[in-house]
This record gives sequence, structure tokens and C-alpha cells, in this order.
Amino acid sequence: MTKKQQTAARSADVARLAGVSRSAVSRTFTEGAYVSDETRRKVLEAARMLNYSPNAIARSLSKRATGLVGIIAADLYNPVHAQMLEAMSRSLQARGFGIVLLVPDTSNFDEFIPRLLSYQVDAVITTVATLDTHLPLAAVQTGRPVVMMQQILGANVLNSVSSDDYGGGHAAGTLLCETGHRRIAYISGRSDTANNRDRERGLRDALAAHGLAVYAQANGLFTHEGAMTATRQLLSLSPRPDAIFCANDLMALAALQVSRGEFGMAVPDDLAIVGYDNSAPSMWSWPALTSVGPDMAEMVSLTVDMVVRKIATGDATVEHQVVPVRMVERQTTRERPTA
Amino acid sequence: MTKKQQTAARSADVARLAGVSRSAVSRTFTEGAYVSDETRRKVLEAARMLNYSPNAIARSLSKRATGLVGIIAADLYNPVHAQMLEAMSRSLQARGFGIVLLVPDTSNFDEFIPRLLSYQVDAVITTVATLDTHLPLAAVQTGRPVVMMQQILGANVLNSVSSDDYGGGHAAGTLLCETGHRRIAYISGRSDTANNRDRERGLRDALAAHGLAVYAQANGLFTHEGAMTATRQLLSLSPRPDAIFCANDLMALAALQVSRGEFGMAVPDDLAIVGYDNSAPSMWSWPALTSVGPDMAEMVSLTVDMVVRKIATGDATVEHQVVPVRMVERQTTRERPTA
DNA sequence: TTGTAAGCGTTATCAT
DNA sequence: ATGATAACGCTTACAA
Repeated sequence: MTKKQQTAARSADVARLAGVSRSAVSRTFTEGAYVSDETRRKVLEAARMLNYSPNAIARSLSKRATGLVGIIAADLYNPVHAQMLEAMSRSLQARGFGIVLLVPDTSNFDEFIPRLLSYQVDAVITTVATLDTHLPLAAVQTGRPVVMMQQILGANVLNSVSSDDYGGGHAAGTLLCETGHRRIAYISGRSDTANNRDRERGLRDALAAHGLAVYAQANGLFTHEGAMTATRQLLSLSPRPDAIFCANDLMALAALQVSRGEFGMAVPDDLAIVGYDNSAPSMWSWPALTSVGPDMAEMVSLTVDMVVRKIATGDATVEHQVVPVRMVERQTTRERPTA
Repeated sequence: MTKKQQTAARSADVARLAGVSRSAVSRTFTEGAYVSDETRRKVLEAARMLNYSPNAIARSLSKRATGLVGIIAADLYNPVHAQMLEAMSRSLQARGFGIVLLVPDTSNFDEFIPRLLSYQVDAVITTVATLDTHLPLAAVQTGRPVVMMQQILGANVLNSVSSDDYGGGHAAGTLLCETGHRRIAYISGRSDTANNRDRERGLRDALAAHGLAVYAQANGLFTHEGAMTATRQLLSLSPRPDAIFCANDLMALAALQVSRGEFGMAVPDDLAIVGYDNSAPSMWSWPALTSVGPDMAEMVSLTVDMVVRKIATGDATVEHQVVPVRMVERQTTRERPTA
């Protein structure tokens, strides 16, 4: 086995082979720098021969900017988070940024942020709803832009791009009222999230506008498991609820499973179900799930724009953007009476 | 608005404040280096006061190692990929590595790998089944360890840790035969993947062992959409298949949806369905999906071990690991006759 | 337009 | 055990 661990070519090697200076090499690999076509050609040729490509680490050290954005993501079993991560990554890459991924682990959270920051990321984006406030704040203190794609309770000094959870909850409540339901139950998510708080407020206000209150409520913790228990609890009431709004799709699928499988109910005739997220699996169930959908493309686009702008300008003002949701009616709710 | 964009403290600042040399600072922040308790104490104190933490970029440049692993991931809408990414990230982080994420875009694939490599990642892991061979190979040529978590057709010169797709297909076929099915159809995935090829071979061999052949087959391209069409096609045959094996869970859920929703069939009585991946949504459907499950924890663990070992030792031999699968019987297949 | 030389923030070598 | 000093590979005034 021939050991040809030839260490990679450096700009000096290219310079030597091309018969120019290192600056010339650097310039050829820098957008919009002064190089004559002739030198550029020679450099490119030499670079090709040596299979040279610039060392981004060295470049970063010199430029004091890495072109790296840190993304804090978790709960990827939830399709909506996974999709968000993928879309964010694509978009950032297309803009020329690299991505450092951080999957927080509750155990040693405090070590991770410093590590992320030690890589000198140019900005931080977080998609985790249950983050401890002081983490993003630590990032902010280093002067880097930080954008949260979830509202975090008590963290409104941070930039955010979020979905209109209140509006979403309100839309769900309105739909259920307008399709004739009177005993509307709610399966909530983790109560330490702004997501849950706002979706619930929206629901309550919508019901109130129709002279109703939430018929019953149970906490599903945003998990499928938790929602199975919650559903059993709600369906044991008498009379049973005639509709359930769930704070995410996973939980709505659990409600669907339990109501049909264990209680033999017909959906949507005996029981209407509305989920939240409009995630892929909401289209995969049968009957397909009616769900409130955040406008993910818009959120991603706003976030990336904001991040890129703040990196470029150093703008340190705090911004909040709220993106409207849309209701996707599928088969777990009745059709609206035509007006 | 007070602009206190104080540039972060450097080791020199800490050294000055602590009244020691830069080397002393460096040593205090290096595992197992000779520093007296006294200097360490002084350094740590000064560091705390200045809120200093070492610059990993500079460190990387000097050490010629970044502690970064590149992960190439895609198709995160497929829960099994998302989960794999999360598990890999957790594990690598626990081992002290950082992660550079690359989500390939078919359009400009060729630009991305060089960019990833330019960040001088210590190793590359890929979870994408449809990767173009020359990309991982480019990484290999730089002398870095590359591990594929999917077999890629014609790329067996690369390290791999993969799931026993042949065994999985075989197990599915066997289960269906043993539960009394005779007209077993197959919804295939993209034919340019080793995944699909091996699952199909396993299925065929299992049927052959019971004197059967695949009753009919259609390509679902690993997508939900594709599988809906495929299912309609298969169920239009007469007589209809009495079982369908799908090359992944998304497609199996489509089969479930179409067979029940559009053809009014009872599952598993009229039609048995087996999926592949044992992904979270397979537990969320009703009836819950029987599925062949790769042992993800084991795959992740083997991969991380291999990567870390190869980084440490520089070992350049090519290794292939195949992890056994397990069959998870839920409600879309009949119970096995008790022997 | 091109080259020279001084950083960027660490670590490693080698004296002390 | 500690401190100078030279890398690490690149960019960027500044001068030519």
C-alpha cells in the first residue's frame, strides 16, 4: 500500500508553479479583485495541475469572517423541524454560506454554545422552541446576529421570524365552529412554549367569538405518545367532544389513531380533527389530516435575508417578523357550508 | 445605542492580564499539558474576566486538524434520514466533534464538495443513497476518511456501514408467505439505488423459497406521490394482489391510504402491507404499519467509531460493515400462525 | 496590475 | 514549568 499522503497544495505552491506571487493567487480566487487575464489564466492552470483549492480556515482567520452560520436544531423526528432544517440549509448554501449544525443535548447544553461560537460562526439561527434563554443571549453578546425561528418565552430581545401561532389557533377554532361543532376539545403541547400558548389563545378567542368555550383540554406534550393518552382521556368524557384541535400534527395523528382504532369513531362525522404544521405525514394518513400550515418557504426566506443583511451591515437592531399561516382543509373536517 | 463591538479577547490579552506568556494560556486550555496549578489558576481567572474562549479557527490552522466532521444529508422529509442525522450529530458532538452540514442540491453539486473540503473537515459521512460516485471519491483523494451510510451502486471502494437490505427484503417476503399470501406485489424505490436493488433481491429469493414469484411490481420512486400511482396500478389488476411490500414507509403509507380510501379494502384482511424503515410515522398510522427496521443506533455507533478511529490512526484500509435488520410486526399484516 | 510584508490567533519547538 | 519565536495558509494595505 503506497502511502502518498501528499499534503495538500498551498497558494505558495501554485504561485511558484505559475511564476507569480501569492497575492496574485489570492486575487484570482477572490471575487472582483484586480488580476490581469493573463495571470489569472496562469494561476488557474497551475491550480488545476496541483489540484489546489483555497483553505477556508486560513482564509477565515485572515478575513475575520468564516462564512459559516450556526444552526441549532433538534426534535428532527418532527417532520416540520426536519424540513425547516433542510430548507434553511439549502437557502444558506445557495447564498454561499456553510453550516455548522448543533443538536443540543439537555445534559451538557452549556458546553455547546461556547463550542459553536468558538468556530467563529458569522451568525446563529435556532429552530428549537424550548431553548434556555441564556444560550442565544450568550451568542448575542459576542456581537453576532442571532435569529430565532421560534418565539421563546421571555426572549423578545432576540430577533425572531415566527409563524402566526395565534392566527393559526384562531383559524382552527373558527373552522370547527363554522362546521357546526359545539364540544371542541384541545390537546395542548408543552406548556413552556410560546407556540402552545399562542395557539391556545387563538383557539379560545375564536370559540368565544362564537359563544363557546373549550369543552375540555389535555396536555399531549407535543408527542405522539402523550397525545394518545390525552385522547383517551378526552374521549372518556360524556358526552364526548365532537372535535379536537391538536397543537401539532403528530398529536393529531395520535388522536386519529385512538378515536378510530380504540373508540371506533368515524372521522369527521363523529369527531373532527385539526392538526398543526401541515407536515408531510398529515398528507399520508387516511383520512388525510386537516392542518394549519406555517408558510415555511416564507419563513426561511425572511430569516436568511435577515441574517445575511445583518452580517453584511452589522445592524444590531432587534427585529420581529410574523408570517401568516394558512388553513389546509383535508378529510378530517367537514366541508364548510357554502355561503 | 452604544456601540460596544468590543472585539473578542485573544490569548495575548489573557496572558497580559494574568502576567504570563501566551504559551501558558494555550497550555491551560489544552488537555494534559504541563502547567503549574498556580499559573493555571491565574490564567483561568483572567480568562473569566475577559470572557475569553479560544478561537477554534486559529487553533485548527495551527494544529492542522479542525475537529469538524462533514455530514452530507438530504431527503430530510423522509423521517428515517432526519432521525439518522440527529443521532449522528448527537453522537459526534458527544465525542467532541463539530458538524458541518451539507445538503446537496442536484443543480450545483460539484461546487459543494470542494467547499465542504475547503473547511478542512477531518472526515466525511454521507447518508445520501443517490450520490454521484465521484463526490465521495473526491473527498477520499484528499486523504480524509469517508464513510457512507448507504451503499452506493458501484462505489464499493468506499468505507460503508449499511443496513442489511437483502435480509430486510427477505424477511418481509418470508413474513408475507408465512401468513398465507400468494399474490405478493412489490412497490419499488428508485432503481438507481442499492437499497432498492437489495431489498428487491431479498424479496424475490424469499418468495422463490416458497415456490412463488413476485405477482406484480410498480415503481414508486421512494415517494408518497409515486407510490399512490403505483398502488392504483397494482390494485387494478384482476385478481388483485393480496399483499404489497413497499421499499419504504412513505410508500407503504400511500398504499394504505389508496387501498382503504379509494378501493375500500380492509387491511390486513383483504390486503397486507409491509413497509421499510420502521420510521416514526409507521407507528402513527391506523392500522399501524408493519415495517422492516434498520438498527439505527447500531449503525450510528459503528459509523462514529469507525470515523473516529480512522481520524486518530490515519488507517486507510476500506471497511464494510453490514448491520442486521429487525422485523416489526404491527397491524397491517396478519399474525403468524403459532407453530 | 503586481509584489512585498505585515498581520489573523493559535500551537509547537526549543531553550532556559 | 515557562517563555520566545517560528510556523499554520491566507488576505490586504502599501509601494512599486
